Amino acid sequence: MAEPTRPMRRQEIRRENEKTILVAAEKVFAEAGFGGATMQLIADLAGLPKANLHYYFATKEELYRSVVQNIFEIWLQAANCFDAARGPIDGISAYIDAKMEISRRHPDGSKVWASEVMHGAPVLQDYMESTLREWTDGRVEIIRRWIEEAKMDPVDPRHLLYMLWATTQHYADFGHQIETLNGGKPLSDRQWREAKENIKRVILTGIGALPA
Amino acid sequence: MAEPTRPMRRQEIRRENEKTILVAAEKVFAEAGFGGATMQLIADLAGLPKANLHYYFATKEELYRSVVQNIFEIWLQAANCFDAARGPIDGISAYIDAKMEISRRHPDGSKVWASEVMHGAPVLQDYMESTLREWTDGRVEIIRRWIEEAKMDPVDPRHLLYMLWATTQHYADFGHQIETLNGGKPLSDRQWREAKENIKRVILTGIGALPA
DNA sequence: GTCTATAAGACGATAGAC
DNA sequence: GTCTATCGTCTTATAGAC
Repeated sequence: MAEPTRPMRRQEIRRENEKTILVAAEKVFAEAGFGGATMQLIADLAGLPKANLHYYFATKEELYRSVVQNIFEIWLQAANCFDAARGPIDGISAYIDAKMEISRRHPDGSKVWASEVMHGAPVLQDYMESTLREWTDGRVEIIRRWIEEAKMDPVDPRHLLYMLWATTQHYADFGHQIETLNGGKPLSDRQWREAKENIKRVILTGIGALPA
Repeated sequence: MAEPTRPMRRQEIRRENEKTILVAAEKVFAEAGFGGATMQLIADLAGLPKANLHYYFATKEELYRSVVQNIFEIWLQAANCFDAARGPIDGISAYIDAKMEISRRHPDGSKVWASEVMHGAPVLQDYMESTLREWTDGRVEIIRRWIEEAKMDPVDPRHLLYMLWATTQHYADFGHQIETLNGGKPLSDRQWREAKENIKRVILTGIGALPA
């Protein structure tokens, strides 16, 4: 046991550097897209020589893949809000809150995800056909049950889910447009709260879960 | 008047070739993003030598700018549906129909627009700060009047507009995801109709314009 | 107005010293 | 594990014959 800390140090160095690179990569991919992003830009933002990126991630595509998979994990976590709920008011409120929090705290990740889907999901196609489809089918079943139990109006569950995804994701993907229309300033705490409340109120009222 | 048609021919050739190039460019920019698109890909799709593209559009950026401006024109046209309306049911229904028709018939344009905004609107920033802002402010006023006249509930007009943009645009930008969740098949006529009806019903009910 | 050939530069990736 | 120097390729853009 002469050098008990050495192997752990190495692991930690790797873990930390990978994290630094992934954070920088997410930002650059979000701002420039996959094609517009360069390893040099990512390296500069991470404060590392370009060759080090290739030491940790063999290719640009492998780095991009890691960024996208990270985001998918976060997305799935938020998706769980739906499960514990007893009805649409609980479930949909919690889901909107969670997704809006992602749009606010993780706008770069949201943009990379949007870009990936817009370009035909070259990396995520497998996940979309397995994990995402299963999750969606499960949530469609839950919504159907809510409708049967007369907890909400008979709204098509899939189009309702698309509406939830669209409205919440919009605040990240089109954040620049919203900021411009807000006089060039980011939304304040109060405005984010209002956004959430408006979405929840319109949708929950619209599906007949809240009294009009 | 020896050759009266010659100058007109030239104009027509130019107009037609520019159109061909713009159509191809929109598709390639939508599929690959600005950075991922190459003049070679666009030339191949247009069926022209690469050098011809540079004859009609000096640089890749100028070509991209033309594509984006075309889309903005279409977007503005749909926006007019709001004006002739006597109330939220007319106005918002017509606007949703128009925007959904754009998402369906012009998905590539929608994606280029989304990509442009996501990357900070490098080309459209001026338009967003002038034309888009004016349009938005005008529509906010209309919605405010509807609220005063008790034609709908007091919903924040801006967040309502964002909701309309988000839900309709989603069917173009995330069309690949929707298609995947639809068993790999594009939405049918009937499904598009259902999508429109769902959105209209949920939003119009949600803002208190339709009875719950 | 069309097209081939090519210049000039940027990019992803790697070799190899430390 | 870090970093400099560089290779080979791809891309934008242009020159110049037709």
